[in-house]
Amino acid sequence: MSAVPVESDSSCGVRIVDAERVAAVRGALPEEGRVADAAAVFALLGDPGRLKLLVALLEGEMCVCDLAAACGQGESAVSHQLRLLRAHRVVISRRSGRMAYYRLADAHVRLLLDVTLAHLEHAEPEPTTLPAAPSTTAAAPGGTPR
Amino acid sequence: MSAVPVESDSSCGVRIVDAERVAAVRGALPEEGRVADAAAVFALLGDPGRLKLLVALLEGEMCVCDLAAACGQGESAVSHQLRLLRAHRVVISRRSGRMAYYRLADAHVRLLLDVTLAHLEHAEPEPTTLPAAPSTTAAAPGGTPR
DNA sequence: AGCTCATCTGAACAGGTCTTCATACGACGG
DNA sequence: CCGTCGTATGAAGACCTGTTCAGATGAGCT
Repeated sequence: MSAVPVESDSSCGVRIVDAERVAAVRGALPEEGRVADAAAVFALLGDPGRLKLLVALLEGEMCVCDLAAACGQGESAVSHQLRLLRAHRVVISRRSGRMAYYRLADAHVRLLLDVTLAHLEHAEPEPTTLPAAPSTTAAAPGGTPR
Repeated sequence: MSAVPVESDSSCGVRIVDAERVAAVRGALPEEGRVADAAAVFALLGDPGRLKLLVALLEGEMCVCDLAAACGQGESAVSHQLRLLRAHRVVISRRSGRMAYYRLADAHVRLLLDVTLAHLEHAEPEPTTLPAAPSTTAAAPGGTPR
């Protein structure tokens, strides 16, 4: 669970080649909870619908129906997603009468969005294809990172 | 681009409050494909197992079995995940004999990981809990709970 | 008060994702 | 050449996620 004393478990069913490396990485990895936390945020950004909502909110706060119209989604679906996002403190809501205005609440997420949008600018469409063999591009660009 | 002539579709079943805003956001949103692309990358980072693998790879290339040992996952599972990551050009593999060494291939992802790790440093555990979990921590640890 | 509007909520279904088991491939060692 | 090792792959299963439909809540208007 926590401080596993880096047993070079050659007895366990796990094969290890570079024990030092494994130990080092184990020490460098954040705790389980932190990783799960970060993964949860990434997972929230991992849905196209939610991602569009958040990008829309980059420009400022909006109400649910406008958000739905701008992103081409059903209002109920948007409400559900906003609920999720709010639960994770990614957005916050302000109520004005019967309207609810949402805005980004997390600077970290805003940074992630900015970085990603900037990346999308000068990057050709990625090959979102799966098991395509990278035959032609097999040769690595070179450079030993270590 | 996809010049949807911003019909203030009052005829459609969608209600709009601030038509200008909606139009502006529509224009500012990246194309569908781009959003889907970015979401796909975020989704890849959204799994705790994969996220750990990628964080481990931040330190340099590793083989499958070491990766599995360091991250506490089955080797088969790791192989599957690496396959996914490779398909999206997030990692690349180098073969040396019967070993396969993986390394980060995408500078964008590396940046996202760095930003997130830095954020984890000086940030108290987020309330990764959903709406229903007031539990003992009913009184929020401080800040703006609601 | 009664009605409409904007949003929220719950349940159910469809679809996808992740893990595991079993097996296949290619590479090394004897 | 044959056995073993590291990895890759396929299929099956459990699990989770996202959308939709229906109804509920609360605020404003006549």
